[in-house]
Parts: sequence; structure tokens; C-alpha cells
Amino acid sequence: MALAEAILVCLTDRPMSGYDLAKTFDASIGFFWRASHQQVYRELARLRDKGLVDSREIEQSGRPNRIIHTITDAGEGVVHIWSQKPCRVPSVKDELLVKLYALDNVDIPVLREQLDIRLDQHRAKLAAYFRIKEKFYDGKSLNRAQKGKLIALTMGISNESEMVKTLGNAITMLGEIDA
Amino acid sequence: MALAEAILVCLTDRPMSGYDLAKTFDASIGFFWRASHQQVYRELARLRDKGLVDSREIEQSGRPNRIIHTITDAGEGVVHIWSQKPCRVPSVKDELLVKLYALDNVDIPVLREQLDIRLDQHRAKLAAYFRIKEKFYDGKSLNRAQKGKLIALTMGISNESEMVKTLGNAITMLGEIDA
DNA sequence: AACCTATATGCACATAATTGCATGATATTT
DNA sequence: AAATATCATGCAATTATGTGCATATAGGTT
Repeated sequence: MALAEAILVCLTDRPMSGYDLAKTFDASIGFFWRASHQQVYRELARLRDKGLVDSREIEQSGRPNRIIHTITDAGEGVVHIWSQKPCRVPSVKDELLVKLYALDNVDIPVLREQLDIRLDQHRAKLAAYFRIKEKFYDGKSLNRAQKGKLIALTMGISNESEMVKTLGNAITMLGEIDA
Repeated sequence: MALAEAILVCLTDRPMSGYDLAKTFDASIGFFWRASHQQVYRELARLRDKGLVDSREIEQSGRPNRIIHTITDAGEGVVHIWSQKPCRVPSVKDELLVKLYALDNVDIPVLREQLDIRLDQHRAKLAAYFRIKEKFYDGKSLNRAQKGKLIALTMGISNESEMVKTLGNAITMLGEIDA
């Protein structure tokens, strides 16, 4: 699983609590690898057991104590080995495309609405990507780590704007059926 | 899970054996929803238990008997209900993007190779889609079911050609680092 | 003769992901 | 005053997915 590696990668940047990581997986790295907070906490426990992170509790008053996780040398080794290994092809699983594939068994107006919803989701993501790009990358001088993130972000922007275009076409094509 | 529904959808077209379905999930519907043959057989057993498919063994000589699965009325009901329900957003999980995100912890030439491999995979998929489009859809008069499949295929083609373009850019951007 | 591919089904085990719940304080909004 | 959001952790149960193996025959390849 690459969830372990995704977490370790986040921790190379700075030590973090599970809560911080969960938020990171709701944005930034979460754009490329989704994970829920339960997944993150469970994986952190495993990483701790394997000695890939060093976890220490910080006393807090008024709210639960935080547990700060720091990547160990062994953890950095794991990241390095992972980075050399070939990438798995992301497995496709898209209900919307299955429904188009199954158009004969589907109510067209309902499907059209679902396409509209999906279109909005992609537009929202695209807007979010643009905000991040403007705020953190445009007109700034970037180090290597930032350049990498910018490349990933740029790919995200291309994909999302392509999806917006493609979904528009699909909606048009759907409208032409029985018209 | 929508694997059940994807299988049922395939069976609305014609009754099939698990083997036939597994092959279908290696191509056509598999472009939109990936599943291995083990997943298919397991899910078929469940569908049979729930009475959503009707399974009967066909005697064969020289090779194992086939079990032909036919969708039942209950199965068609399930497909209909599913088609009305909102689609889940496909969850992103792409190691390659994580590696770009983590560029500081990655060896650039190695990553470049991985990007090249991915580029080839997308080119191959794009070529496959074009072959299917030419063979089954171009210049043909299409019924509603075929039009739906064509819309899905067209989206696939857009996505793949976008990915080819985007990966090219990413490789260029990566080449400009430390150059 | 040994090996590979296609046909055809499926079990067992392991790993991963989702869903729902539980706790409990403080701060902000309606 | 009540409801919601933020902070912060995690268990338990279920569902989904992946890996490896098992079986058995026909036909073609090296």
C-alpha cells in the first residue's frame, strides 16, 4: 500500500499529528491520494509499530493531547526504496461512466442531473487548484520540492479542465439522443 | 459496491458465464470499472444467493462446464434503483502524482523513467480506444445503448489524450529542474 | 518432450477501505 | 439556550480488493 508512503512523505516536510495529517489528506496530498482520518490513524499505529515514525504525546489543556509523529531514518529508507519501485496504474472505478455505458437501463433526465453534479464538482476542484496555484506558486521563486508540487498541481489543473470540457460534450451528446 | 451493478448491467445485454464476464472486465466495461476474475466469481456467487441472477450449468466435454448467468427481474430492479442513486466521486489514488508531490525525496532520472512508462500506457490505451471506435462506432447508425457506450468511449479518448499531453509537459518541466 | 495458452471455475488468506460509533472540551453561530 | 464547528484520538464491524494457489483438458509452440 502506498498510504504508508504518502504519510511518510508528508512527515519528511515536518513532524505532524494524526489530526494534521488527516487535514493534509483532505487537501494538498489528498488531491493525489485520498484517505480518511480513520485510515490515517490506523496506518500511523502500524508505522509506529514498525519503527518508521517516532510518536510522542504533547500535553495540552482544554483539549485532547496531541501525538506528534516524526519520521525516523528507517522511515526515510522506506520512502527511498518506494520511490525507486515502479508505480502501479491507478485502478479506474467510475460509476458515472458505467451508467453511460449502461444507457439502455438508465433514465436519461436522471443521468443528466448526475452529469451536471459531476461537472460542478470538477469546476469546484479546478477553482480550488487555481487558488492554490496563485497563492503559493505564481511569481514565486521555487525550490525543488515546490517545483515538484507545482508539476503535480499543473497536471491536476489540466485533468480537471479537460474533465469540465469533456463532461460538457457528454451532456450535449446525451441531449441529442431522442431529440 | 457497484461491482454487482456493473455485472448486472453486462448481463442485461446477454446471459454470460463468469469467464465471459471476466473477459468483459478486462476490456469494454473494464475501461470504466476494473475487476479481476476472482472478484467477478465471488460477486456472481453473491448475486446468485440474492436471487439477482439465475445460474445454470451447461455440460461440456473436454473442458470444464460453463455456468451461464441470466439476470432476473429482481436483478433488473436493482439496476433500476442504482441508476437513480447519485454517483460516488471516484477516489483518486495515483502513486506517480504522489512521487511528483514528494520530489525532494525522489531520484529524478528514476521518476522520469516512471513518467515515460506511464506515458506509454496512456498511448496504448488511447490507441485501443481508437481501434474500438473505428471498428464499432464510426459511420454506423447507432441505437440508444450504443450511443451511451460511444459517449463513455469518447470521454475515455479525451481523458487519455489529455493525459498524454499533460505527461509530456510534466516530463519537460521535470527536465528543466537543475538544468 | 517440455512448455505455454486458452478454456473454466473457485477457495483461502491477507490487506485495505468504509461506515458508524465514542469521547469530551472550547468557541462560534443561530 | 441550543446547535454546530473545531480540536483530537481511536475502536469495531463490515465490505472490498488483491495475491496466490488448485484443478483439468485441448491444442499449439520451441
